[in-house]
Formats: sequence, C-alpha cells, structure tokens
Amino acid sequence: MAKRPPSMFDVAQASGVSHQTVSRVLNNHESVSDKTRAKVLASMEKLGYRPNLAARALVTGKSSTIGVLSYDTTLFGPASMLHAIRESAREVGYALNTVTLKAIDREVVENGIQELVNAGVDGLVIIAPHYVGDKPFSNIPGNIPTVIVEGEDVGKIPSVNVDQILGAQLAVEHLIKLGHKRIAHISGPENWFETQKRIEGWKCALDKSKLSTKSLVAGDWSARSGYEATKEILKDPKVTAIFAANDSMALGALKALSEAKIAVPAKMSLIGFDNLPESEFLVPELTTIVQDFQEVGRRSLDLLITQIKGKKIATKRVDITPTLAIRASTAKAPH
Amino acid sequence: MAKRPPSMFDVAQASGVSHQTVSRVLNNHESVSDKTRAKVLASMEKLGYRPNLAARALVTGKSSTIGVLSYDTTLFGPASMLHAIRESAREVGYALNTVTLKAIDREVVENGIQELVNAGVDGLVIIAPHYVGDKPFSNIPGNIPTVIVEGEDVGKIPSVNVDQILGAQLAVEHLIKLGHKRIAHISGPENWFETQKRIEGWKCALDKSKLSTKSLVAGDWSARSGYEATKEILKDPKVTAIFAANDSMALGALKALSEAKIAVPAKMSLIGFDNLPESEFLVPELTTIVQDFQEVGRRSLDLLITQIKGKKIATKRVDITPTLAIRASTAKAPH
DNA sequence: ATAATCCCTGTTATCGCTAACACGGCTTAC
DNA sequence: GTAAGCCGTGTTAGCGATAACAGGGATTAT
Repeated sequence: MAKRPPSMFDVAQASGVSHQTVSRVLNNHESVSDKTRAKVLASMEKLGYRPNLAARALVTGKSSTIGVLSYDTTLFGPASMLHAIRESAREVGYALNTVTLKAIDREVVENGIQELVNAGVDGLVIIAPHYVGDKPFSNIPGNIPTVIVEGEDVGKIPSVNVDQILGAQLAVEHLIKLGHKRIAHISGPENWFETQKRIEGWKCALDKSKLSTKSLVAGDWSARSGYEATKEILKDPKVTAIFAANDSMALGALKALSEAKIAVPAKMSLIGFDNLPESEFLVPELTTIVQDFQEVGRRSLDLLITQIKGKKIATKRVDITPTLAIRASTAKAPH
Repeated sequence: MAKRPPSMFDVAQASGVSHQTVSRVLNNHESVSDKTRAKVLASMEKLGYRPNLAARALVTGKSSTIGVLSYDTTLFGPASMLHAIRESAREVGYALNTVTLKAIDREVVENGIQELVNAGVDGLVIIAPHYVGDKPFSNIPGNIPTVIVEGEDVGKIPSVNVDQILGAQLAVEHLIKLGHKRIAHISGPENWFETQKRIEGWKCALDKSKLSTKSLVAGDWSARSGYEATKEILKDPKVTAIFAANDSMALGALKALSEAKIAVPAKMSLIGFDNLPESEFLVPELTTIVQDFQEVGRRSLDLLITQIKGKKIATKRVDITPTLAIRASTAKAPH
C-alpha cells in the first residue's frame, strides 16, 4: 500500500542518467551540464523526490544534527537560548537534538552527553550552568566540536558567557549610587555558576564601598523562594535595598514587601536580573539587569559551526555584556 | 588520526562470532545462547561499541525520531508542553526534532512539516494553535502518524485539547457568582483557536445570565497588550471585572489598574488563564484557570506512540479539563 | 537407526547515498 | 598529427546495520 518513496535511482531512470549524476545535481557539483541538471531537477520535482538523510548520514558520517544538553527548558533563560540556537541552526541546515537534564548530577549529565553522542550529532552545545563535579564532560569524544554556554570553563572547550559578575556589579553599584548602605542579596541555588558569580559581583561592589556583605539569603530561582527570602531579609531593619538574582524572585520579593507594607521604592529599593518580558509591567516597574539570551544562543551556534567546518575559531571565550535597565523599583535611600 | 569508531564487525571479530549475532544481541533476540551473549556484551563494552543509528535507520526505514512543529517556544505554554513531550519521548527511546514557526502562515507551516518529513521522522506532533487557511497540514504523507495539539480539528487526525470553552466559562461564572454584571474580556490575538474558544466561553456564560458581551478588547498575549487593553476597558465605568485570556495580560492589567488607582479586588476583580508559576505571587495573588500543560504533552505523545506501534487508538480526541484556582484577585462586586 | 525438529549461528543481499576512479569525446598544445 | 588535458558522465565499491534464508549439531520422535 504505502509504496517506497522515490530514490535516486528512480530519478536517474526517469531522466535517463546515472544515479551518480543525480547525486551531483543534489550536491550542487560543478561538473554537470545545465541541460542535464535541468532534466534531473524536473524529474525530482515530478516524482516528489526527497533525499534520504539516513543514507547520506551513513555514508558521510555526518548527521547534520546538533546536540543540545540543557537544564529545565521551561525557564525563560534556557528557553530563549534554545530558541535562538534552534533558529540559527536551522538557517545553516542543522537539526537539533535536545536532551533535558532532570537533575543536577554528574551521572545525569554524562548520560545525556552519551545519548547525544550515540545519536551521532555533529556538534554539542552544553547549557549546564551548575557544578557537576570535577572534570565534567570528560566523556565527550575529542573529535566532537563542543561549545559550553554559561558553564564551567573546561580546559580548551570554547564557551559563551554573559558576564555575570559585571551584571551584579552594575546592579549593586546602581544601588550604592542611590545612597543605600545595607544591600541584601537573594541568590540562586548554591551549585549554579550564575549564583556564585552574581554573589561575587555583589560582594565585590560592596567591598569597594566598604559596605556589609552580611545580608545574603539563598533562593531557588522561583518566585516563592524570593518571597520567603524577603521575609527573612526583613528581619534586619537596616536593609534598604534588595538585589534579587533573577526577576522571578524579585517578583516574589515584591509580594513579601507589599504584605509587610513596605513601599517600593520609597522605603525599599528592589532590583532583579534577567529582564523577563513581564518585568516592565510589574508594580512598580522592575529595575533589572538585561541579559541578551538571543545573542548568547546565536553566538554559541556560530562558534560551534565554525568548529564543525574545521575553521580556526578567533576566540575561545565569548563574553556577552549585560546592561542595566533602570525603572521604577529603585530610588534614593530613605534617610 | 580520528580513527573510525568500532562497528558491528569489529565487535564480531573480537568475540569470534558473526556480525549478525552481534546484531541479535543488540536487539535482544531470543535465540542467542547466554554464553555467546555474554561474550558479545563484553566485547562491546571493551571496544566502547555504539550502534550507528543512521545505518539502522537506513535499513529499517525508521528513524526513532519524532518531529514537533510548534509556535513560539519561549512562551510558557508551548515550552511546558514541549518539555513534557521531550521527556515522554525520551522514555520510550525517541529523539525529538523540533521546528519552530516564525509566523502564523500557511506556507511557513507547510515548509516546517516538509522539513520534518524529509528528515524522516516516524511521527509528528503539531502544536499550531492558530488558523492557517483551509485544509491545513494537507502535505502530511498519509503514512506518518500525527497528533494535533491545541489545534484545528482536521478530519481524522487525533488531537489533544484543553477544553478552552469550559475554562472560560469557569472563569466568567465565578465572576457572575460574585455578583458582577459587566464583565470585560481581554482576548488573545484574532487567529488563535484559544482566543476564539475563550471568547466563546465568555460569551456563552454571559448570555446564560443575560449580561452584556460588549466589553471585548483584543490583546496579543503580552503583558503590554494587557496593560493597553485595560486602559481601554476603563473608559467604561460600569465594568467591575476583567477576564484576561492569559496571565501575562492579567499582569499588565494589574499595572493599568494600579495606575488608575482602582483597587483589586475591592473595586475591580481580575482573573487570568494559564496559571504561570509567578501568578500566585502577584499582588494580589491572581485568580486564574489552570491548564495542565504537562498532561497535554504527555497525552499527545502517548497518542502518537500508540499510532506508531500500529495499535488502534481508543479515542480520536482527548480533552483535558481545566480547573479554577481561586485566589485574591477576585471578590464580590462593589455595589 | 533414521527422520524430523529445534536451537543457535553464519552467509548473503539490501537499504539509499557518496567517494573514487574510469572513460569517451572534444579541445588545446607542440 | 599525436599527446595531453579537461569536461561531463558512468561504474564500482563501500558506509553499518537488519532481514531472510541456509545450515550444522543436538535432541526428540517414530
């Protein structure tokens, strides 16, 4: 019933040439006369010929597929990056094979990599922004081009990172300029590199101005954790500003502050990180650090494709600079 | 330099059997003696043998890959569904090949389908929740199992849908019970099925109680559009409740109401749709309709796999029932 | 004892494609 | 006029797996 789809041989027969000539037409080989090429293309069209990618992959050893290993893809950041990677990959003719990590755990990561390698991907993008033990990714075969996004710097694997430390400094310095003396930080979960770097940036900026780095509470990126953390922070009446490590937690903080009847920004300044599309429409509009996830995705793929094509890569490490978006949730410290 | 990875023949040679026996071990064929099996497995382990999926795909005609066509994957809904589909697929040994639609347009959709079909996917999940012209998806070959998610009902293709009309009714009836007489609706963009069905549910509930269905303003799912739409709605002082077609727009509405100094829920009730993780932490906590995106994703994949395995499917149409989460943004109508 | 059967394993063909080489016919060079 | 070169095309040989069939040895049936 479901008859075999047309193969190269069918096209060859239909246009009175050899299958190899059909292959040449398909791959835009030079040495094919215009007449023959036209004839073959016509037959392809007529028969509805579609090349069998599995057969091609078998003979060339290239799958035209890129493997992506990512953590929770329902979060805005990873989802945006994934989206940008997908779009860029498609433009250059690559499909994506994505594996999502369920846990932050060395074994899970290695299994994910193994799975993608087995699937025969031509390259690997690893979005694994958390610590997974010493010598991570050691099971990536040497011949598979790889790019690490927002992850640990591993030997000679190229990476793309947003400058998290700078971002945090931008945020905290903004608060310091506004006269805040006690600036609390709601951090992300412990094992994440972003968490560590944002804490570092926060500390660094405070140190420079000789301010206290005592008010640190860890969250887990969720609005709920931001809410809880803020209740904790409010036990210290000296705090006049909060730097949340992402916008979701800032949103939770807003709720805790509202419940405590502390006006933002009059009595308490609040700043986030990520710039969710919604952040501009919170009450008050959230001051935050803008990360260009799209750009991160695009650059990662560029770096990967360059490697796959066998070209030299210009820089082992691409840094994306975050920016500060000043909105209504930050103001001068109350005196 | 980069030597060829071990093939079946290498394993066969190393264990002193034929390659076919290796194949049998790989596919858990019965008629292999325990001794031979053990020997082969040992050689596989030792050589680090990994089956070449392209070769297998070529000979079996099955790629163990499922194609997913989806609209903007940075939105919470599609991202969650995609995530669930991915997880379920992985459990049964399928990889995902995802194509994202850049535009709501017939040609774009057909190209996306073509691309996935060319890639040789074994099945297709289509998340295309908007109108794209008559006879959509007509270029799906008859022999490729397909499931449509949140989309148009097309002939005999099985589908999974959240009951949007019911969801909207649930929302509006809740408001009616609270005594609201003039209930506005901020809808999604015109061509989306979800938009149409939620409008229908809203109208239906209002009609039942003989209330006006005049206050309808279209948004585009974004917080900004909810904000703008609400300013429009506020021109009618009789409105005491707003039903927003998603939580993001409700968030924007909250801002517009705050600026207009209209207290929620004292002077205005507000209800959303989707139940974003953040919605519970808005001020006030947002009453909303809960859609179980995970369940939608899971059920879709189940339906697809059933078809791929050639089994009969029990129901052509799976309906997921949404529920109402009553929180703090709705209250009795002011008298 | 001989035939029939089953279990396990091997041999051969094939999937659809590309790589490498072969080859006829025409142009160009001396 | 013959050698050399190039252009366009065809022929052959795999890529690494599964499918289908073949076959040897032990077990069972007659």
